[in-house]
Amino acid sequence: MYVGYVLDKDSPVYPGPARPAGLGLGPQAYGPPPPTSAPPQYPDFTGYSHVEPGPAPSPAWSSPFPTPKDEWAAAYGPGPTVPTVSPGQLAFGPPPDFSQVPAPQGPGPGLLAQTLGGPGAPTSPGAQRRTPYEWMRRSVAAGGGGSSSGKTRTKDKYRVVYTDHQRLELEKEFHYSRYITIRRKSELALNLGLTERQVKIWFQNRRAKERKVNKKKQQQQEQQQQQPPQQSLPPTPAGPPLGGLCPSTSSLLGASSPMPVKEEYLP
DNA sequence: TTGTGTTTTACGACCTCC
DNA sequence: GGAGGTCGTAAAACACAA
Repeated sequence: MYVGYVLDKDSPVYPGPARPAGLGLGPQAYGPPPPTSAPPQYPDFTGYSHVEPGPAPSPAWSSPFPTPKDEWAAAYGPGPTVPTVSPGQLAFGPPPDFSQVPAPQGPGPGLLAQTLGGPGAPTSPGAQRRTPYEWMRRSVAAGGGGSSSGKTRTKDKYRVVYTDHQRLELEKEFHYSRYITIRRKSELALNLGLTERQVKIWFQNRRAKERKVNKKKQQQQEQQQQQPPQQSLPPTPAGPPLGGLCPSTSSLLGASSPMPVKEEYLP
């Protein structure tokens, strides 16, 4: 779980809903930004800067993940002050931290190998393995391993290893919405040098991973509840178990039908 | 160095919805 | 019928202990 360390490691995957459930906005509502300076659609979601550039530190979402955000800042250097981008401008281009390297020609090697090797790289010699952002360094090595695009099972390379930038952006998008819209899928694929199919499969695998993690946690909690009380533990409140599924996640996973994805904002 | 376990891509089968 | 969902699985990539 390389990227997933950012979100999953020893903590609820999503300690809080990315958006309030009562917002009444499905993921499909996350469409292209309005062509003019319209008010932000999600004033509560200020950390995801690719929609609404603003003073919020970037990269990464802000509110539900204070620690990862801080560590990202340490890993990537101080959060880039988001440049003033016109709302209509596609804001998913490489953030300033990545602007020094050439745009990915596909999931090829070396994107983050250069970026992470830069001034903001976690180059601490005493860096422990299995840090929450181990994948950042690990993929650097993987990037040098000659991953290339367009390989399938029938070809000489079974699979490619996505670059850190690709995974970072995919994670950010996933955090915003578990289900990507067609439009956002196209944008992501274009900006990350992936195919739309790759983006779609990545989201499928990412959801599967989340379900797996949540199921594991749920089983652990059930086991703990079946254990005889060691001491006078406080009674577990009804509702979502502590440290378990966040409301948004549990509702997502428990519901038999996933969120419908509709392209309400397609031109 | 090597064996083992985990995570990450990628695919196929099957299902549902439009 | 096509697109996209879940589920299961294969295999590469990787971490880590012995």
